[in-house]
Amino acid sequence: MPDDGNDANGGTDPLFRVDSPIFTRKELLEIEHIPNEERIVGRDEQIKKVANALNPAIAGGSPRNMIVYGKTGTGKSLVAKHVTQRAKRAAENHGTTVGTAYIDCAQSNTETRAISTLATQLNDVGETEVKIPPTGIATDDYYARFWRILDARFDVAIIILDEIDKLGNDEILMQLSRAGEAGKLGSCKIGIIAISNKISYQDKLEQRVKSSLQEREFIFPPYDAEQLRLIMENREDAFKPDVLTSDVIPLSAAFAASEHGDARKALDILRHAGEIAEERDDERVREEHVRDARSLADVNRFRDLLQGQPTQAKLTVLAVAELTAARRESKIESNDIYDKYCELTTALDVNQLSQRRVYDLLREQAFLDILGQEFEGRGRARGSVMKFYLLEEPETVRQAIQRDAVFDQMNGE
DNA sequence: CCTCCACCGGAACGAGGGGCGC
DNA sequence: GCGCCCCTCGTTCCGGTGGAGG
Repeated sequence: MPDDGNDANGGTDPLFRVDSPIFTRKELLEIEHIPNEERIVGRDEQIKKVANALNPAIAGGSPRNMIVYGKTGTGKSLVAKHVTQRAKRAAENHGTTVGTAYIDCAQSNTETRAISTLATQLNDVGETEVKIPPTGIATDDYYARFWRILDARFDVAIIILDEIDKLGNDEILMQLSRAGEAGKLGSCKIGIIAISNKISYQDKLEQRVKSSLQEREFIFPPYDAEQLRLIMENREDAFKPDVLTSDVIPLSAAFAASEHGDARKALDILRHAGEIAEERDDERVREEHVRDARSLADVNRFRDLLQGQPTQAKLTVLAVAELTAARRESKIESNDIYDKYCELTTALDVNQLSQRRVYDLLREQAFLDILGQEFEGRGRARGSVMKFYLLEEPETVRQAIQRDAVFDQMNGE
């Protein structure tokens, strides 16, 4: 992309510009960007452990299954992808063919979708003559085709299941971990890397799957401020030289470290700071930009979370927001939320759902970290109540929610 | 001590919608 | 086009639980 500034014969309109005064390679600040190995910071030990578990695969043996825990932005996916790629290359030098697949269970969130995307990723129609329709066939059929593909193409398959707690049921784990013993597979071996950001996930696992997944269990700790600083410095060439003032990176690191040690957040703050500087026609990124970027990052994150939610789910969250604004107590009993919810639905003239359903919606919002959840009492007895609360300011929540078309008439009032 | 009663949460079920293979 | 398959949203029903109140 040529960027000679306001070159007239390029038809450049000064209102729009291709060249940025701040960024050179902005894509380096995307979390999806996989840095090459010398840029992976502070995860040496984790890389070694994962590699160790995969080691048997190099010579064509069974890799150990593992489950990786850690909060968002602690490098779980990064390390998993990185090590599997290296394992694949190392195996090739030994004449072993290794297939690798990565699925995000938040997107492929049912058994059928997950196995379907797995099969598609590892397939090569020219080689196997197996067709994988994206949908429409029975789940068993997907499995059957999947096993055929594996045996036809690979000695070992390493499968990364990211955000595995978002998966509806464990059946696919069961199938994958038992494929060899059940005689579904001939020669191919399977290794599973399961990734979850909720440690409580293991409680939900069925015993039969648990034993095979927990062969290896790793916990990724949050990054400390020093490591976050290094991560950002490694990607500093996303910016033009000398654009960052000296306190920008340390301050971003300190902000991100004070929350969860989340590298994604750190990079978001840094990127937003650059964008804010750009908008304000500043030549350099300064401390004040970082401070503004921090709150912007929070609001954006919450808006993104709510974006995909159906209207009914937003209504339940709105009910919590209204009650929080009206009371002192921030933790609201599920019954009160339902009453408020009913008020809202009649006021807006939308369909009113049953209490049972609303309760499920609330729990789902809590699972997605849109709401907080707290159980009071013991068992399921009378007197024990489930309470929900906001994780943001009521006003932020209201604004984010009222983008839904249904709420237009509310703004008219 | 016993019996309600209110609440959580699992499960079964169905409607409506969409896709594939033959 | 028909029969089969899957997904999402929702409802109804009910078992377990343990504090309140006789």
